[in-house]
Amino acid sequence: MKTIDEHLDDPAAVSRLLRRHGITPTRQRVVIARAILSRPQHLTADQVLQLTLEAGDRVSKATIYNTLGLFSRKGLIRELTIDSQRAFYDSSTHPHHHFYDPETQQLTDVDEDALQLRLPETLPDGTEIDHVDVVIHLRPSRSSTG
Amino acid sequence: MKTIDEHLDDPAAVSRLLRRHGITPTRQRVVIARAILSRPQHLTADQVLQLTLEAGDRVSKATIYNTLGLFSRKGLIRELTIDSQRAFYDSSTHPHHHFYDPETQQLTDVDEDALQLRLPETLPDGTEIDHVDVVIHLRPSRSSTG
DNA sequence: TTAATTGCAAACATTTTGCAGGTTC
DNA sequence: GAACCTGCAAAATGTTTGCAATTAA
Repeated sequence: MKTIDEHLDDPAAVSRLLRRHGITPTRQRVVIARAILSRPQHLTADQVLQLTLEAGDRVSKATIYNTLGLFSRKGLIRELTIDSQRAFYDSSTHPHHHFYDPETQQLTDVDEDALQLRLPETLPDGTEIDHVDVVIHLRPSRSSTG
Repeated sequence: MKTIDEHLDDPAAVSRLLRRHGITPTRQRVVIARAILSRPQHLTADQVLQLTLEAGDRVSKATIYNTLGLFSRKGLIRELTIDSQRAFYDSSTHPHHHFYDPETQQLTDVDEDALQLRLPETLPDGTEIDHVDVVIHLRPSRSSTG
């Protein structure tokens, strides 16, 4: 659905991308989409706000939050729950898992082939699987400096 | 380390349990420990507060939060990050994974044998695995009523 | 009796909401 | 021009902190 090779420098292309996801393009939404989708990354709402400011485009905090929620619902990005305190937004929407280093608060993708998961066949009644999150929480290794 | 068969009705036994985990027993801590450890369950801080109130023991909200944090650090309970908005505390500390139903906000344990996980051999430099959380997010099944 | 713990209220951080004004199609 | 979107400020969580009073050893 999402075309990665789209020229994100071109606002018209970003508008088309949004439209293809059922999102009405507005100046703010294009700014936010360009900030997030420019490369594979994991960002908090506040980091997205900073990126838009650095790009010279003012977007209010409320619009950042509302837009990130909209993009997630529409499948343009993925909301990750790793830290109780803040949400992360992932510009990669294909199924994949994460390392989390609480020291640096950095998220890293786990290589697709490196992790194998066999899911339960039996689920609670009346439910099906929406998605699965695997988070490998890291700590400094005993032998490492620190 | 944690003895499950301990008589949690007996405050003296709970005090011993706390001490064994390096926690100085106080009235409030015993009240909170009894509320959580009485059975396998997943509770939010607010639910723990309700339980202590129902038991007729007043504990302040600040003490609930501080004590849940202390118990987690000492390995008496486990803090789970499932929902960005609130933390869950699990009375079972052995490694196991969870189903999460966002409709009901209910957590359920995944049967140990039902899920198989092969972890990556290569980790980011200078780190080792602290723990792994697998959360299977559910949704109502298409065929179900609702 | 000394150090640790508690309760309260205030502070904090993140996210949501109400509404007036502005934008899109 | 009708419906939708934005910005601001205020509200709504959930959680932490400062400090005086209380409790544990």
